[in-house]
Amino acid sequence: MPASTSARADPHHDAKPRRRVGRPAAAVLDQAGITAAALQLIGKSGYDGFTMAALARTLNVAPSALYNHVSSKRDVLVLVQDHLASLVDVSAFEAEPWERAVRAWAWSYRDVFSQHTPLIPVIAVLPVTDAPKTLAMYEAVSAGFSRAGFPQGRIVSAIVALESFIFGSAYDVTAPADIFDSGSMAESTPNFTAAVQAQDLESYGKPADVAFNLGLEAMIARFGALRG
Amino acid sequence: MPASTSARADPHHDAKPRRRVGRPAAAVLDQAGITAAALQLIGKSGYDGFTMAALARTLNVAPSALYNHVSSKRDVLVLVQDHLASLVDVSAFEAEPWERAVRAWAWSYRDVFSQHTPLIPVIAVLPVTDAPKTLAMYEAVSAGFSRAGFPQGRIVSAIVALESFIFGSAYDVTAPADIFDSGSMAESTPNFTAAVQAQDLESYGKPADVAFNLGLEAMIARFGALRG
DNA sequence: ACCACTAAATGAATGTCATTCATTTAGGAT
DNA sequence: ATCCTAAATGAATGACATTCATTTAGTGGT
Repeated sequence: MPASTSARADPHHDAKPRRRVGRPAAAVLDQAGITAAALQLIGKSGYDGFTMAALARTLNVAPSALYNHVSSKRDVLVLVQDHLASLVDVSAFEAEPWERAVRAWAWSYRDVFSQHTPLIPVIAVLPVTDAPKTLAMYEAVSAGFSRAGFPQGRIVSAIVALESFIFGSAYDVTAPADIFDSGSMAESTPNFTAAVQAQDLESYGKPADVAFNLGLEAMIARFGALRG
Repeated sequence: MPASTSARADPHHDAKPRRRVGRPAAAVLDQAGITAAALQLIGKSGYDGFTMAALARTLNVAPSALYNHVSSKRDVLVLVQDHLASLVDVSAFEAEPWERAVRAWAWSYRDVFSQHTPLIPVIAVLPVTDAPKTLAMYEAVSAGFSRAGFPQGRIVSAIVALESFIFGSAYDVTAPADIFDSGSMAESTPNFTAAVQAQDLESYGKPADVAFNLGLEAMIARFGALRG
């Protein structure tokens, strides 16, 4: 058998980075493609499996090629986070009364980011300038608050308070079910242990949802009273 | 000059790991010491400078020695987080009415962890069994809720809601002041831009504090109404 | 006293990453 | 034609966390 001239040495998986050195005729990468691939990779492998090398592999590219389009891994995370912001449903602010709109937005926001909690530390300190779709979300929400007669000077504070609650609650969704099981220390924490048991008996739905509902309705009720 | 027999070769800094191989007469490390050193290191160098090697250096020990007492870096973070929980002020639950107690606890809790936001992802999914001091905090808080006539089945949900809000708000404290500066995109986001400006004019105190106060008072007011 | 066991150190790998750099190539502008 | 810049490759680099073999010191049992 003659050594094959065109076959790859390792026919294990297809789509290996078979591209010769130098600038290709048409660009392979751009930020949109990187974002989409990152999102898909995160969906398949989670944030643990999300490495620059793995991302490059799914794009059929050398890792270093990514750095022609983003300046760091954090940059990729910012792109992903901004894309996710566009998945948050703000449509209710144009069609429904304020209370219902806030409720729909908040649940949607929490649901989107509960699948992406590793992004929360990134979002929380990210200037809105770097995240246009996130900024668009804020615009839709503040327009809704404004239209509902919310006092101008408190709109941002109210949104920040809601958002803080949403981010914190997103973590809860991912927490293990038995996180409050006090185990062998139950005797030394009678009040807490009793409260945990009472909750298990009395509440319907997932605990994270019950808590989110409780806090959200509290904020909606009080904030609603601020409207002129 | 004879070659000195006891002087170290490199007199650059003192306290290098000059200890001969093998088990020392008295143990050098324990979890309490590791926790204290970690806390001090984090205070000095932040979470970026917090590496196992750096921690070992401050303890005058080889990095691998740490693994005789903790099983991972995450383990160290759990120890630190649990220590911080003991710094949260729950004393008001024994001396003050419910509303004031919740208020004092929540502000204290936020202030402690706003300096340690990288721990939040760790805490949020940590079983209480692994964090005895955190469990003690929950016990004090739920005892306070119980004593105040809060319905048993909702105590945990209420605490979780408050805690979620607290964690999210802890991030806000660390956010840059101009995080909401929409910059060149201001024209396309008139409502949000106006709201940001109105806030700057009208509100006193740090924005993060104003937002935290707003959300916290909303929860206290509504939750207070649940008491029997 | 002796011996086996376990605990607690050291120091030398290991392997995984993100990131950088030199090099190569393509296409557009002067 | 020539130059410049953009976009690839592939080969370092440098941090890290973590593991392993080895050494030494007490301890409990015989």
